[in-house]
Amino acid sequence: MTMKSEQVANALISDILVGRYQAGERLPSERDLVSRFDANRGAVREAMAKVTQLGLAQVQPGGARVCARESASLDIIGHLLAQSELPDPLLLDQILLVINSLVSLAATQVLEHSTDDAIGEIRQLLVPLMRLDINDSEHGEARFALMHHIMQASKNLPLQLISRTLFEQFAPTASNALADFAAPDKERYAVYARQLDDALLSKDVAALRRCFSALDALNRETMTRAFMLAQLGQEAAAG
Amino acid sequence: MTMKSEQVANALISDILVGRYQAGERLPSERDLVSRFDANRGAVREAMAKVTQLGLAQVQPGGARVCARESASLDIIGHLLAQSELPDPLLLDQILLVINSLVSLAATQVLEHSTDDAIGEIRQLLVPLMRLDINDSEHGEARFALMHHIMQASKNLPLQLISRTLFEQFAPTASNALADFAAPDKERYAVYARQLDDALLSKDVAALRRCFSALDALNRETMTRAFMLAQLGQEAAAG
DNA sequence: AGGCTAAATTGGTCAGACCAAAGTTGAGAG
DNA sequence: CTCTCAACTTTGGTCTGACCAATTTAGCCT
Repeated sequence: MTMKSEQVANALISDILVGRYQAGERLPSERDLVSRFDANRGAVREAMAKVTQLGLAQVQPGGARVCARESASLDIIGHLLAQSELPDPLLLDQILLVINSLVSLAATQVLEHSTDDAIGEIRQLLVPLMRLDINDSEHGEARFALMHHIMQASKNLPLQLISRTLFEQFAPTASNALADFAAPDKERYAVYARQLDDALLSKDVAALRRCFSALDALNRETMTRAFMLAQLGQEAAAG
Repeated sequence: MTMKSEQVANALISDILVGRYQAGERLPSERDLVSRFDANRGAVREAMAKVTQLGLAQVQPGGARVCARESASLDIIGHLLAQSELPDPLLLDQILLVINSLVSLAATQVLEHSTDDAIGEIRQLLVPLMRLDINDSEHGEARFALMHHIMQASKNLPLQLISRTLFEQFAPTASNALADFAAPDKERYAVYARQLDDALLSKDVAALRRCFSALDALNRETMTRAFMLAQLGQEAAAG
């Protein structure tokens, strides 16, 4: 039920990301793509516009050339994660590293510039993470909601945009490919949640940063474990 | 010499960002835009595709609706900065805050995962910042090059993508509207550069973070001062 | 006034055409 | 044989006009 231009765009993006077209190489002409995808040139053109805007290609009269993924937009991350059935664990770890760092920054901003009410809302989101009797799925959602709320409460537009972009592209993977295998260490999360609560209450920025540093490590451990379990499950299903 | 679809897209983006179309409001139909911009419907459609991909509008059969800027892509920052002659100083400060935080993260990653050669390259970029006899323009370029190089050396793809996006959108403003008014405190920069050099040499992560924290404050001071001077100059030219 | 149907509007797609700027090819000069 | 430059082809950018399906809107009937 997707649009034709979207189909063509996704196919092209996938071809580029998987390396079928090397960086610097010339992309097929619009008229070639028309016959290849059995689409109208207008649809192909809109697809090319998407690829261009993703920073994966540069178009000029005479031909379009593929760009290196390092010079692309942040929005390619979702495509990279969805490229294979199981996402690249290294990329997952990198994303978590950036997200956690930015959440720490956002929380610092909240502590310094926001009202006690805003801090209270965050503390409220900390409550479910102190419990040990919620299931893994709810625990994951609670972690997600906490980070998302802190980001949006930061009043820093670039921070909000980056976090939303990352979360939106990360969420499908986290909730589809890895959700069934996430086994968070709820006891450690509870400990850090209480420390974070104290730091928020006493407005101790240094303690806050320490908490997020610890949470960073824990989040990445959780994700790594979930990936390994998912990989085992996949191999078992294949063999 | 820009493309027609680009002109239409920029006009629409500007209209949305400036608040001419409120969030949730219906955008004019494609056929209306055709007559308004004297363009072909294909061009208008490509423009709408750009606006859509920027996250500024959602299109459905029946009509397109404007989205809030908080739910847009990171790529709108450049348009926001270029909206008026002088960029929003609050947004500038927010961008610098995020960039500096990410540079600190990237540098930490380099220190932990890169070779001594990579660290040596960064130290090399630190040399011009220790000098007091370079002009303001070169000093700005040296700071820019340092941050950019650290980001790209981090081997963290999301980090690279975010930093490149932010830098590319920030650079035009910094080099056009504010470059002539930047008066960096070279002595303080030199002090921090030496501290940073030591931290890199001794691979002291804690010291590294302290240095970047100090550099963050200094960078934002420099930018704030440049903005105020630019504003004074603009008012003088107007009055 | 409320709900339902029909008409008008709108986005998505398609076909074919023209232009200007790239890229490609070939012929001629050295 | 090589190099240069012209013409030729390909390619992207734009335009016109048309059709379909989904949505919106208007009007009608109850």
